[in-house]
Amino acid sequence: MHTQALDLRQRLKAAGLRPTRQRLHIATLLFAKGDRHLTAETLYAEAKNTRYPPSLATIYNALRDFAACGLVREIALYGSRTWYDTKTGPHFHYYVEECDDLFDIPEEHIPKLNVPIPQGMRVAGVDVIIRLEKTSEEPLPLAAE
Amino acid sequence: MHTQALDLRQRLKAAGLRPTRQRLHIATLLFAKGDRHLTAETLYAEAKNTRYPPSLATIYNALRDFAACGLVREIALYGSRTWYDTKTGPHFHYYVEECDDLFDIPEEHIPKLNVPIPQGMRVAGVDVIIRLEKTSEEPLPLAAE
DNA sequence: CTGTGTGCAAACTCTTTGCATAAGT
DNA sequence: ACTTATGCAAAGAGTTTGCACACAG
Repeated sequence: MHTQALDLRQRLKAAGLRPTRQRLHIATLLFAKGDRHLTAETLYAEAKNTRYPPSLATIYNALRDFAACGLVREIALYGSRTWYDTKTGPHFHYYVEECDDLFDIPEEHIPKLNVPIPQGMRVAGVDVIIRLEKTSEEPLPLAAE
Repeated sequence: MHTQALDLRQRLKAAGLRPTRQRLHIATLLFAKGDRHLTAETLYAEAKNTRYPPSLATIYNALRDFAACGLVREIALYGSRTWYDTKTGPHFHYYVEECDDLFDIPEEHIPKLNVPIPQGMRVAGVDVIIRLEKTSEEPLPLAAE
């Protein structure tokens, strides 16, 4: 745990955020499982299972601060909840409304967008959401249930 | 006004929505000015200047219903407000956070996205947002102010 | 007439904030 | 010590809903 904890401490410092107990805890939850998409509530639910769960407000604040520093990335999406992505590089998403599921478009299929940029502006980010719908009910793998 | 009013009545009917006084009023505001991007509050502000403004709740409900019927299109965006677009065909957007401004990417520059669609799914919609930032303050056209 | 839509206000969801306390440097 | 973050609860924005009344078919 130690090298990772140190690493997170460094990352927070480098981003200009004081590496507090709670922020380290939150960062650990965030980054321990590889790339993920989550909302504040999702993360709070996870944190609740740990020994010293941070408050919900602290999770909201931490995610906002992390996003402002580029440690995570906010995702443009329909609806009222804010989604965050621990993968910050350029990549796009599928979104399945029915299951409120968000997942990456595979790296090799990231389209190259080639649009003109208006005078005096620069691109701060690009979001692509492909909204999906199930065409039919799943062919239930197991009969019953 | 009459042919247009009749047209709207037909469009609502065709969409399966009862063409009530308020919905017709709202549809008129929506579609009278060509393609636009707006939120419920924007539209409510406009409606307030008219003789019989619908209530805010009715505007929210109408926009939600219109979107469900494909008369307008919901836009995926950061933040908590829902934006609607009266242009329903495929096209993408620039978004300038600083001025909360949303505008179309010109038709001829709409990129063709060519990504694989997972088994048993179909594309319900595609949203592309190019988030822009000003690189510098505007070179004020007129000296003073 | 019958059922759906409207208006209002209250409820709800998601997120931020104020203030006293705790913790980082 | 000094400053910034935390926790809680309360406020805030945006949106939806319950209920009585109005209106379209």
